[in-house]
Amino acid sequence: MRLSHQEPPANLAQRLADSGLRNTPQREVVYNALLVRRDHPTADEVYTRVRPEMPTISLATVYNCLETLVQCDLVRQVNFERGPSRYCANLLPHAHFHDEKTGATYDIPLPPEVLAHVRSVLPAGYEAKTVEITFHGQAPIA
Amino acid sequence: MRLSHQEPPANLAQRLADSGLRNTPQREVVYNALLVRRDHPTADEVYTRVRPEMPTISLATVYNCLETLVQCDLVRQVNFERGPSRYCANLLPHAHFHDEKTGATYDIPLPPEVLAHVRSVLPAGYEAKTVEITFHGQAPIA
DNA sequence: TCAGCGAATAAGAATCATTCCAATCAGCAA
DNA sequence: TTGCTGATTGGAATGATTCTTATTCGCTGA
Ligand SMILES: [Mn+2]
Ligand SMILES: [Mn+2]
Ligand SMILES: [Zn+2]
Ligand SMILES: [Zn+2]
Repeated sequence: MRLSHQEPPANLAQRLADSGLRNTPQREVVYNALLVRRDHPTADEVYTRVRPEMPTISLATVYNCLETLVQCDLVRQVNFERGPSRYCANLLPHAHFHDEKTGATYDIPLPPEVLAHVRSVLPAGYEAKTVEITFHGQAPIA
Repeated sequence: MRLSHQEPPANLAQRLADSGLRNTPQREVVYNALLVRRDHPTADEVYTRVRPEMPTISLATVYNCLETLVQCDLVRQVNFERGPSRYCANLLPHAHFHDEKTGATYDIPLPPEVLAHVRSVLPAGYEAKTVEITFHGQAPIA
């Protein structure tokens, strides 16, 4: 697998250990599913993708693993519309582009200065830990 | 009531007519609930607020009315986390600040040039109809 | 004014994503 | 080995929303 994303090599086992959590085959297989196909799948889609490799895993466990990965800051939970949560393993600062025709979601890299400009709209006293930016519209046909 | 928001006077009856929809007491009372208290209530909260004035309205109708108002572009449906949708009658360009401690959501005005800067991150071919920006963190105590 | 018609509402059932629960299970330590 | 604790399972429960169906309403044309 060639990583087209330039990211720090976030090691699952390490991050789990740091959080005082155990590494398990289920957590590995769920995390890997998010790494190999970065199309922001739902929990149920992850479940479907992971079952061929681990047929005994339960949907509840997929939910548990995803929650754990989010807690460890290895995965972002994405909610920009009604409907199931989606999960994203891209740790670089990025916005989401939601294609209203196809339903697909794309990552749009966010330069630091844009992020800074956005944060500058906050009045004094507002302390933002995170900023989420989502576009809705039509993505290129290609 | 003094409108602290400087907005075009979006007339409900007019907008409904424009969309070929009928004005009804239910739609008026639901829309009014969003105008008088702009704290991004859920459908259920709107239901609770509206019942004293119209005890026979049903929750299903509240959902229907909210959907209609969203369709008419009089109301924004806001989803930035799991959980019930919230509704916002502020038509001016603004971001949302979600206070993680209190759960409250505040409107943050968005200057056009910031919006333009954000849109500039889109690669060629991406046509964004709307941009949503949400901050998560801690709002001032006051 | 009134009948007819489609739109809108009301009440409750159904759906769907998620969470909860209770019973195993697994890895490590005594 | 045995215990302990965290993790996994399968199924039940929950909560928000949507759907269905009957009823009511509002407008238009006679
Ligand atoms: Mn969409
Ligand atoms: Mn929150
Ligand atoms: Zn992403
Ligand atoms: Zn708002």
